[in-house]
Amino acid sequence: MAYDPFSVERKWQKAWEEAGLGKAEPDPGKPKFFLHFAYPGPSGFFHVGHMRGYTYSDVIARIKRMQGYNVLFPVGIHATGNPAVGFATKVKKKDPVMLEYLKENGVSEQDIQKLETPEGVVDFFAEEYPREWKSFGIIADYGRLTCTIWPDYQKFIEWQFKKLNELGLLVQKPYYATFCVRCGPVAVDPSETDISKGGNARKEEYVALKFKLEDSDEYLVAVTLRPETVYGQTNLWIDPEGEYSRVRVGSEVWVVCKQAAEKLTYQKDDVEILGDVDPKDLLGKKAIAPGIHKPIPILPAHFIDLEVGTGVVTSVPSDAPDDYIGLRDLWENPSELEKYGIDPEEVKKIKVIPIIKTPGYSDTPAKDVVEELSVKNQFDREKLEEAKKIVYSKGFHTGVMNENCGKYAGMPVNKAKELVKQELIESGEADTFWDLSEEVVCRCGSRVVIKKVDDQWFIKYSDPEWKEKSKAHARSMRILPPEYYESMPQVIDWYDDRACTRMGTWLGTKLPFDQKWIIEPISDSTLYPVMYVLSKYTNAGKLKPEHMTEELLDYLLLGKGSPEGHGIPKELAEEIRREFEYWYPVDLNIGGKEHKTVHFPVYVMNHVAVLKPEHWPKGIFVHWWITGKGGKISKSKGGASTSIPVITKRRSVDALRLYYCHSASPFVDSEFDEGTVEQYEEHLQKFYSLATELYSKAGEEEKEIDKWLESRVSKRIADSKESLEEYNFKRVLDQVFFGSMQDLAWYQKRGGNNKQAVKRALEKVLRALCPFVPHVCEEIWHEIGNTSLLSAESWPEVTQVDEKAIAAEEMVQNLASDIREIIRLVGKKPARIVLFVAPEWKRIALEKARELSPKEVIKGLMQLPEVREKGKEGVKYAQFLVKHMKELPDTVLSRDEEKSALESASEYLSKEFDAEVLVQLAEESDNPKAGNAVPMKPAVFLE
RNA sequence: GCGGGAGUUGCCUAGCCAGGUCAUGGCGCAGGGCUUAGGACCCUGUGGGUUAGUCCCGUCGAGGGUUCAAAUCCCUCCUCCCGCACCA
Repeated sequence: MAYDPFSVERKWQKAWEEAGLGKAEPDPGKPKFFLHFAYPGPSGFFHVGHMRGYTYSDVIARIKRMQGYNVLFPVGIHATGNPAVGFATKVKKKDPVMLEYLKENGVSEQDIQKLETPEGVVDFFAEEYPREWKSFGIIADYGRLTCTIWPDYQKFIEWQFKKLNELGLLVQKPYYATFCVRCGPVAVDPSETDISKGGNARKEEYVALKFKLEDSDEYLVAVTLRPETVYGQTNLWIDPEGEYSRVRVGSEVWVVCKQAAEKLTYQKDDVEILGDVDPKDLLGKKAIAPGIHKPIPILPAHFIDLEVGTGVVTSVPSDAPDDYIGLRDLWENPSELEKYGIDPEEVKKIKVIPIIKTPGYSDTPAKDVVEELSVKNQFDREKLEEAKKIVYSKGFHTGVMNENCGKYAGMPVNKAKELVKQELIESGEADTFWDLSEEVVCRCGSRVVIKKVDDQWFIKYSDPEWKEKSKAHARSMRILPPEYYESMPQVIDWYDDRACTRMGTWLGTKLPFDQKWIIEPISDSTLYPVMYVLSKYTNAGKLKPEHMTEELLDYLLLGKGSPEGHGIPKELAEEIRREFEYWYPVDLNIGGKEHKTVHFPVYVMNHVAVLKPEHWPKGIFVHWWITGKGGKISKSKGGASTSIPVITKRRSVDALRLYYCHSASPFVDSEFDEGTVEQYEEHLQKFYSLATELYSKAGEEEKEIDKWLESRVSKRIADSKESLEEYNFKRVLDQVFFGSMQDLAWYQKRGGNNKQAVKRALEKVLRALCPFVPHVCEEIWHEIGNTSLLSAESWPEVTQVDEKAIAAEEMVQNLASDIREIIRLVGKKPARIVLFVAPEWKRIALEKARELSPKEVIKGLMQLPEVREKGKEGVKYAQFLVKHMKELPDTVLSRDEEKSALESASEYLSKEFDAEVLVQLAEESDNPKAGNAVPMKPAVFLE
């Protein structure tokens, strides 16, 4: 009978829910296990990538549950931040890709309307996500669902920030934020929720070099990321077609491009735009270069990007391809200079000043690379970009400052950079300037700039004492994979203060003591497993947001103060406190690799800061991604075909779960391949039919092989124990799923036919397999006559394993393959197969050899009378043993046991090879092949 | 740059931390079985050689080294991927 996963899966999901298997209540009599995954934000339907981690979580939860733990496995929604806002905006704008996506996932017209507001999006997915989890067979405590923008959660976040503040871990200081000149703060990130252009822009801190004009007190200001190259400056570049402004910055007057002038007003304190400057009036004049204190000429160039920087560029032709090519263009085409009344002869006199010695290049690498790539002129942008990359990375990493660099001569470039920067700023010859690496435009169409915010709130992750405590705790945690365990202390070290609030429009909790700020999404998701204890009470209406005062939460979470006087019954407060102490700490937090430097470090640190040591987390499990073709799965790249509501209509959930657990290690990225899922589906079909048919057709007949079956599957389960503890699901499944399937097939092939034996073996396998592919296991469990829910049953007990029976069957299997090999080589079908059982003395020798080191074997064996009396034959066998030391069988049967095992297998062999099978003792035959017999590997003679 | 990950046989993947019994499993391909046929399924093979099986040679990005023994440990190099913060 064929197995229909779709109806079966729904049936059992319903049964599990009705039985309340996921509902977690404290039970002091049972050990507890608290695990959760990094909760998702409402950015769309789940796709096959999300479900990887959720499946692992469920597998672990199920295993722990079956192993007798009281498991708390709750779920939540991370609604804070941009995603819901961005989602709603697209729906409201009737973005065609979005509407198509919603339709493909089966959203009704009516529901689409609800998705036009961020709150609507959150509400929708707060219902949708649990549905999708359930459709994947995930047994969680859905009654504890929490959401980061619900009032109870917000109360909890307020509490957390009050605690951080009390501990002195919140600080205010200036910050350079991305800012739309019209709408205020915006997020610049690849999702481009707030912006319409420039999602990949990076915020960079430049050094602004000040060049005093020779004939005035004003400064031309150029920005650079390579301040150490000031020693090679030969001239300044400005764009003759650009618009420039005079700007008063404090007591100085700067000349920069118009765009930069505006930017300055946002990031410097005392700035005033004074008026326009015609660049043509500046061309040909000279200005004093900082660092080298020499006048250099101002020349025209056409490669300047006025959107980035100040529109003024200092020229270092030795190490900047743009600058070199700019000069070369002027040398070759003096008419450009005459246009602006500049004497070409003056420009011809400019000499490139070598400043950096880079291995593999001359002292003017820019020239080398420009010529190597044969860059035509300054408009050859593509090649120039490449040249820039080569020169910069080589120069920066391997270069050394040369004798033209004053006191920095001999210093590696990467070291000189910081020192030169400091010196220039301290002497007042330079300043800092923040800019975005490319143009960024807000959704409203206005420009996005960097604005200095004076009172930005930070979480002080730089605090050394906090770091040390966190690192020490991280070392005591169980963190998988091991490489991440090793790097966690480094990651914590690398962590700097994190801006934890923002202004502007997105979802989140207001900072309790400074209401103009909204707490940022990563920062409100650090201590949140606590909410999974409280949400049981808030969702039931027993604990209301207004009860969740600082004092009550202090009592519940820190044990401070009294259970009384909080507006809820004392008994309830005590109950919640007890429940918190029961479940906490978190045993395992599961998340994707993107959280290695995002969520997990702050998760550890916030627990360490706020909660008592006995409540600090114990484990982290990081898994890698399921990727689409050529990278991350996204909605725009045909994401709908891999979204969960769609794919579960087509593929069985167990097959997908098996795919996650078996196709690759959790610790590598894996490209999603539906064909492979289909294969797994077929394996499951096969498993189902093999198991059910074997059971339904079996009779009462008892055979040797019955004992073998139960032993064999028990051994598999026992052998996979270690892999299970390491969450190496692939290895577990190799044994328990694929291995057991082979065993069942072998049992059938060998004529096994006993209902009770099949049932006993199957039950063991199903118990061990249920966490991975629960639906099909549950179905078979009932088909073989059980009425309980398998998912609520216990992990299989491993009965004693009959090693001899296992060894005997392995011998038969190997023998069959040997016979096959010989037939292949001979090329003809035998009528008769004679098997010779190795004599007892070879067994004695083998056991003895096992105890000896390879060098002693021959000598040691020849001391045995049983071997010595065999003469040459004995030596030959001893040599054989030496050679095969590593592959000797673990279990060796006696001669008679082996003979009887072969005899009982002769019926099978005879059928398999369509030949008469005869078993003889080697010593009783004078057939020349008989001498080849070794224990557990009979000699074979075909005729 | 800083931090992290990875290069395996036609393809995907396992093995690497704890060196030897081992290049694993799947896909694809080939042969056979079953079938009216096709598919599915089952068996066998799939680097090369091989005298009837325990054999020989080759192979885990490249090159060195350690070792009786290296995909695995060490060094150098090459290539690819990811994150770098108010973004989940």
